[in-house]
Order: sequence, then structure tokens, then C-alpha cells
Amino acid sequence: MSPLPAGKSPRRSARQAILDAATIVLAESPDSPMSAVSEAAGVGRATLYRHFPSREDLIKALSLDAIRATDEAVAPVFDNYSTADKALREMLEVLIPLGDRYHFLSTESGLSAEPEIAAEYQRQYDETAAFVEQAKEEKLFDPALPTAWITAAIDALIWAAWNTVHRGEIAPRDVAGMTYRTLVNGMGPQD
Amino acid sequence: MSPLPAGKSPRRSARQAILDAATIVLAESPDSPMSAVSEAAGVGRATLYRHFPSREDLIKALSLDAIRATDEAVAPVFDNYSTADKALREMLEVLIPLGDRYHFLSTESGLSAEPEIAAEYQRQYDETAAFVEQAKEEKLFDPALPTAWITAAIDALIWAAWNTVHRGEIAPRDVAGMTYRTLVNGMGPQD
DNA sequence: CCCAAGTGAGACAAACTTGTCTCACTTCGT
DNA sequence: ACGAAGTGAGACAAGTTTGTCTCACTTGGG
Repeated sequence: MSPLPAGKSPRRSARQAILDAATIVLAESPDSPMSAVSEAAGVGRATLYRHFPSREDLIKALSLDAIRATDEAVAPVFDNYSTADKALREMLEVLIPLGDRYHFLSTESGLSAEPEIAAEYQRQYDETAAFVEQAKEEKLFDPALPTAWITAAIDALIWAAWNTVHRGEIAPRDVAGMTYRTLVNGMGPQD
Repeated sequence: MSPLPAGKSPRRSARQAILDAATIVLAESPDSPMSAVSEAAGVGRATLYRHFPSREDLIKALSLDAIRATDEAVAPVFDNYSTADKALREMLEVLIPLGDRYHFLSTESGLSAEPEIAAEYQRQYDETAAFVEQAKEEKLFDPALPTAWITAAIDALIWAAWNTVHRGEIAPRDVAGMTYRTLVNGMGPQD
């Protein structure tokens, strides 16, 4: 028996190695065969199936993992909420590095097929929208702009920011500030 | 013999119907089988293969078609160039409706495998970057901001704009103006 | 009216992916 | 050193997709 309390990961590294590799491989071509994932993870294909009985299970675990990661990253920002501009700044700081996972859900076709995933995704969207509404009240964003547009722009710019850093075109330490400025000036109240 | 001059489309509608259907079907799930495309196009699978001998050929034609469409849309904007702000405004107006095709290239995995496509894609990127540089000189965009960031943001916001309209969250007639404002304010010189 | 070109339906083989299973091997705790 | 648990390699069947081919049909031009 495992000395661990209960239902925990048998060998921590294997499962995580698969999830990490899958994030990379499936992000760049979502229809990669399982063999490509197992090779990238450095494990046998059989081992992959031991941890995730079907391809669908892997995708689902990956999605939940991405959602959990963003939740964990954003939680402290809202816990220490003082003003909308500070929260936005911190939010971008923690979310941009997760850009690939954050966007993995969008690229994965047939995502909305899983109601569990779709619900979580919707919840995160609603949270962002609620933040935007709050920021509107604090006049960080122009109340005249549709919340849907601001929310979509935040998502899109986070992705653009991650991408630009990933291509080595701007320094990681600068990107959050630049995104922040673009958003605050771009969505701010009209002079 | 066909009365047409030479090597033109035998029955114009078939090929175009396939391309149109493929744009829609492959955009939403890039790994759809050829049968799904042919059904959506209302033609037999055999006919699809007559026009595009392999799946790869279809993807390639689709990509070149998307590139050509954006070229054609943007060409008059640059031909009648007066100021950067007017050009940006018009560019958004014509490009946002093409958002799906414009972004089709990104979602299609293994895009960079085709050097011909990659080269055209790079050319369009360079054109946008050149416009951004010009706009910087006219002080529409802050010269202190990296061109790569502005270019990436334009791309990302065009996609966000198309998406927001497509979900019915904002009216088509408003979206270009809103995107314009976001970009000009967001990237404009610091006060 | 006739014929050539294009088409749809479907059979077909080859290739690939998925998911299962077996067996020999390694590893880690006791 | 022993044994249980996990692993890698690979065989395997079932399902799907790709690409080819045939044949009967429609259609439009001369």
C-alpha cells in the first residue's frame, strides 16, 4: 500500500509529466495522437492510458487543471482587493504567464461538449465580467462601453501579451505593464 | 470544350461552395473529416477530391484564399491613404468582418509546415508592422511602444471584435468604431 | 437532339488512431 | 533480499479517415 493517506497520485511525477507535455503538444496541434503526448512526456503509451483511460479523460483533466490554475492565480488578487486599477494590474501580472493554458480551452474543439467544463468556463467569464462592472463603477473603464467588449478585449490582450513574450518580442517584465496601459487608456472614460 | 479562355473554374459554384463550407466547418473543428466538409458544401465526397486531390490541398487553398481575401480588402485602404487614423479606421471596418478567415490560419495546426503559406503570412504581418511604424511617425501610436506589441494587439482585437459580434453581444455597425477607439486611446502617446 | 463534362453514390484498400492486454523489467519500501 | 506496484515495449482488434475507382446520372452547349 502507498503510505499516503488516500487516493493521491501514485507517482506524482508521471501524471504531472503527462499533463505538462499534453499542455504543450495539444496546444499547438489539438488533434495530436496520444502517442505524441506520451512521447513528449517521456512515458510509454500504456502508462498514459493507465492515468487517463481515454483521450477525453485527458482533455478533461487538462481543462480542469487549467481552470484550477487560473483560479488559484486570481484568488489572492481578489482577496486583497483595494481598487480596480490595482486589481487589474495584479490580475494581468499573474494571468499573462498562464496565457497558454488560459487559452488552451478556446483552441480545444468540442470543449462545450463537456457540461462540467463549459460551466466552469462560464463561471470564470462571469467573474471577469463582474470585475469589469466594478471597474466601471470606479471609473477605471468607461461605463458607456459594453461589458462584453471590455471582457473580450481583456481576454484577447492577455493572449496577445503571452504570445508576444513567447515569441521573444518583448521582455516578460514589461508585458503586464504594457497590457495594463493599453487597457486602461483604451477603455478609460472619454476625455 | 469550355467557352472560357483557359484554365478557369469548370463550374464556378462547386469549387467555391466547397471553400465556403470548409471555412465554416474547419474553423469550428479543424480536424473534421472530409466527408463533413463535402456534406456541408452539398456535394459528394468524390467531387471534393476532384477539386482538391488531398486534404492538404484543401487546407492550402483555403489559406491562400483567406490571404487573398484580406489582401483585396486592405488594398483600397492603402491606395487611398491619407492619414494613419483614417487608414486604421477603414482597415478595421473591412478586416473585422473577415475575422474568421483572418484567424483561420492561426487555428489550423501545421500551418507553418507549408513554406508558401508561411511566407504569405509573414508578408501580411510585415505590412501591418510597416503601417504601425507609419502611424507612430504620425503620432497616432506612441513611438515608445514596441511595434510588435501594437501589431499583436491589432490582430488580437480584430479577432475579439469579430467574436463579440458573432456572439451577438455588440452590433456589427458599432464594432469597428469601438475597436478603433480602444486602439487609438490604448496605444496613443502618453499625455 | 446528342454528347462531353461534371457529378453523386458507394465500394474498396491502405493507413492511422484508439483502447486493451500481456509480459518482462525496474524500483521502492520493508 | 523480497515483493508489490508501476512501467515500457509491443501485439492486437475495432473503428475511423483518407484517397482511388467505377458506374449510372444529370446538365448544358452545339
